[in-house]
Amino acid sequence: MNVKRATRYPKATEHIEDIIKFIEKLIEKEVAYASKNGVYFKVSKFPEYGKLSKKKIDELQSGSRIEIDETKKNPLDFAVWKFSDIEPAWDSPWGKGRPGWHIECSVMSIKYLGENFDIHGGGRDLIFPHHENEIAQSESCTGSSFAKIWMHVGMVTINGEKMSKSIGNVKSIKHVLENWGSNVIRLFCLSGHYSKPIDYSEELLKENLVKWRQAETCYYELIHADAKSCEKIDEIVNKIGKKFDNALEDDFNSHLALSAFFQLIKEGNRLAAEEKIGKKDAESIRAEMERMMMVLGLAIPEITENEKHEIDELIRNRERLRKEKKFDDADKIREKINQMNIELIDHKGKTIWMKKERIRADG
RNA sequence: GGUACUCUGGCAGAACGGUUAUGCGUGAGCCUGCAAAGCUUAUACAAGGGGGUUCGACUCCCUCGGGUACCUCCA
Repeated sequence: MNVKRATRYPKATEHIEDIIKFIEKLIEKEVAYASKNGVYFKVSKFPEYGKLSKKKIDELQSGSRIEIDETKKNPLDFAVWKFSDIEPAWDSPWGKGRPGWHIECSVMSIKYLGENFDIHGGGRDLIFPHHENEIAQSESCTGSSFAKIWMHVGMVTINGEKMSKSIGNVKSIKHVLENWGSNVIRLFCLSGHYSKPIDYSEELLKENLVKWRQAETCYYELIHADAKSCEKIDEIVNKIGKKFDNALEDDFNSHLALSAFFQLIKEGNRLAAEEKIGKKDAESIRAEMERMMMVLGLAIPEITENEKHEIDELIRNRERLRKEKKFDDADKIREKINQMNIELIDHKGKTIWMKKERIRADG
């Protein structure tokens, strides 16, 4: 998917000791207590509880419908350590068991990012209780504020419903990736704001494939550009680039950024169609285009020198045949080239080619 | 039931209180040996309903309604 690796991939199971230390600290501060079933965090000791999800403590209590665990002092209290003999389980000063669901996130993020860090991400559905509880236990433990900014992403839905295993409407990434490729998926995901839900549909994927083809076309048009006349392109490129940056800086307005990206592509294709683009201009557009693609995680498929030579050779043959009006033979060559996933673009005086990403669903 | 988010033209999706978003789609044209791709151009009553505030509201307030998500130990 062209996703960059993170610096670290910590695992909860490798941090049991840290977790235990963290809990000890909580108990020391008397914000957590051990009971029959586990160690619990005392929500009443954290007055700001509910600040993230904008819930009120008293409303929560009245809304609780699930059976109450009598061993807790307050129904809202949540586990930081849960007793269990079933493996996997670890020994702790309070008894054998395993960490509560929220604790390892607090422990590991504080360990690697510090007591206060900038951005905490996660799905919208985790705001409550998970993130709320993370805040409570972390801030209680460190005494300082946890994440500065919370970025919550919207769910992927299908037919307006959340994709979930229980409904059985899941499309695996592998499946979609094999059918559509990473670029199309990325365009699709970026077409909406990250915080809003996005509805999966083949039609939308298809729409984004069309757009991706435009980008590919533009890219190769620029590579092959060699017209003489020039327009003042730098100014336009800069303007679009700025629009792109501004959009992203404004809370990742990716759709707006994409519209700038496609504006650039349109510009490139337009000039190419009018054969008004010189090498130098093409370079400056291409540089900006590549910059944007890097930011967006898009990538034009690579092409080898060998492939290039082969294609050039085939095109030369085809040109000859076309001049001789042997169109049937020329079309055969075109067909052959197409099978290599190369598409020919006939211009007035010349034929150029572009490599297309292979998209299985594009049948 | 509670809370949050959301409701924009056929579809997707932006925007400062006052200007055409943009893209896809669709129609027409250009280019081409034919295609494909690309380009040009045209196309939308747009604002969930109803009230208000305002000289003016998609943008602010109220209200009603629809949708989605979450509502305590599975990570």
